[in-house]
Amino acid sequence: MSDTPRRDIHNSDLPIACRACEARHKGICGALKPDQLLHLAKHTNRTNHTPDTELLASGEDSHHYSNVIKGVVKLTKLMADGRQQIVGLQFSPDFLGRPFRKQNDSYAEAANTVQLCSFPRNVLDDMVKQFPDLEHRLHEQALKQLDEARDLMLTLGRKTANEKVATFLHMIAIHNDPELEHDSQQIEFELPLKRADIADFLGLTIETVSRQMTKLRKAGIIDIRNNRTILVPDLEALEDACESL
Amino acid sequence: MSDTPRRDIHNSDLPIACRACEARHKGICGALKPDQLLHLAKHTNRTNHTPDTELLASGEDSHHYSNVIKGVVKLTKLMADGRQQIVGLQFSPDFLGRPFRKQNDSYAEAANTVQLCSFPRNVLDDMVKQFPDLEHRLHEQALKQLDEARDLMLTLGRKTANEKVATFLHMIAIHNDPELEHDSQQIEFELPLKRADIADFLGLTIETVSRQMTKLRKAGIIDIRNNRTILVPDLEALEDACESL
DNA sequence: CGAAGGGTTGATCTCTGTCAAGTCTAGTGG
DNA sequence: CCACTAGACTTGACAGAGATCAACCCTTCG
Repeated sequence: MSDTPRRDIHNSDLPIACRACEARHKGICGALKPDQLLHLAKHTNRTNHTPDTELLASGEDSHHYSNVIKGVVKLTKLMADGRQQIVGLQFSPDFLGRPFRKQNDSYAEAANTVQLCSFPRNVLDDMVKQFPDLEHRLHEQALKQLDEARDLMLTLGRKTANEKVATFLHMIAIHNDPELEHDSQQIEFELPLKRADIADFLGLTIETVSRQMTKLRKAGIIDIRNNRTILVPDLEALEDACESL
Repeated sequence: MSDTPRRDIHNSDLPIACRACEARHKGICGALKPDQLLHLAKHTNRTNHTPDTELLASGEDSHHYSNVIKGVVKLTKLMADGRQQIVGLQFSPDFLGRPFRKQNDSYAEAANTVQLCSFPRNVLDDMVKQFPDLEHRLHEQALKQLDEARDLMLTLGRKTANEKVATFLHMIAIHNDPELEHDSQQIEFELPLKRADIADFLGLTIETVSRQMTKLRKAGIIDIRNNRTILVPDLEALEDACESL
């Protein structure tokens, strides 16, 4: 083992933290070759955050980007009088930050226990200029988030409270297990958000969220194991509830 | 005048349609050098569309992208039972289409009289692979639309009907004249959307939009010259109305 | 002139927000 | 081990913002 970089870089030469990292494959780091990853890894550091910790301030300059390693991050907008709206949720290999602009117009908060892998703005900005593949990945991320945002807009503008809650539960369900077979098998999952966050995500109040959850429970569409654990006996029934006039 | 291409290409050698085109500077074509533009221009054609014409279908494969040259395009999502939500408005030099995916999950419709400059998918896709600058432009477009989508999400989820309508009018006002001085001067503008579209944009009904417009009129915040023409005597007053509990 | 499309206004209903009380659980300290 | 507290969640009673239903006006166009 020498500490001078070698020409032929094997997988074992990847930074330790990167080896088992999801962002390494599906996230933006998937665009990087081992030596580029090594370069970036020199400047990264992992951080853990408890629920409701601020991760990215709105308005002020932000000096770093991050990958979401574990947990769920909520992107929130708020109004002067305290009303607030969650405009996006970021899951595991998602990229956190607004490229090409120092200021964010929403702020990021940990929804549950979150682990980030952060790196300085300028390091990534420089790499983006050099490696078109990296920009392509970021572009794909932006488009994915745009698609999600527009789905949520339909939910916010046109769905009833009941449909909103069903839509949210469905989103979390398929996110937890995207591979799941669609032959009506049951699934159980943890809610990464508490009721207040769900309300801010769906443009409702806590009380209405609670009421619609019990309504879905009484209709047999979900089973509430405990406040944060939901069991869906029949996914199709839940899907129907997302758009049932 | 020869019709063989020359080596040194002056501005006058640009495709005629491109010379006065806004997309040439602020739009995605701004990333292209004259010869690249010439290549693209070989495959473009301009089309005019009357209000409520479908420009881009949802679900089916789409074979072309476009730049919006004139008019306003609405991106709409609709539910099985007919409820619909406008998830985005595209103005003059905006790019229309979903890169890297054949299918759109929303469809595009002309809001007023629209002129497009369209080109085949594969021509642009090939150029994107060759010219990183072009992808950068598209990326910026996507991020801009994401910012706009998130602004609208706050409006949809948390604002009152009155604030929603004020927010919409304000958006159109500053869009029509982004240079306007903020010293309370009055501005007049045309609404590119009819009431039904405004309702679909804001997640309201036609009736509520109408009521809130007259409410704003009676409050002296706007003057309705005719159905489609609005005069704002004091822009700050309108801004206040966008977030007045 | 009549019809159609776009817009306004009124009366009424209903969904969701507001206010308030109460339950459940986890955590703390005696 | 138990009492106490705080936070998250639920449930109920009530009110209000916006939807619905319906009538009507205005302009345009054949």
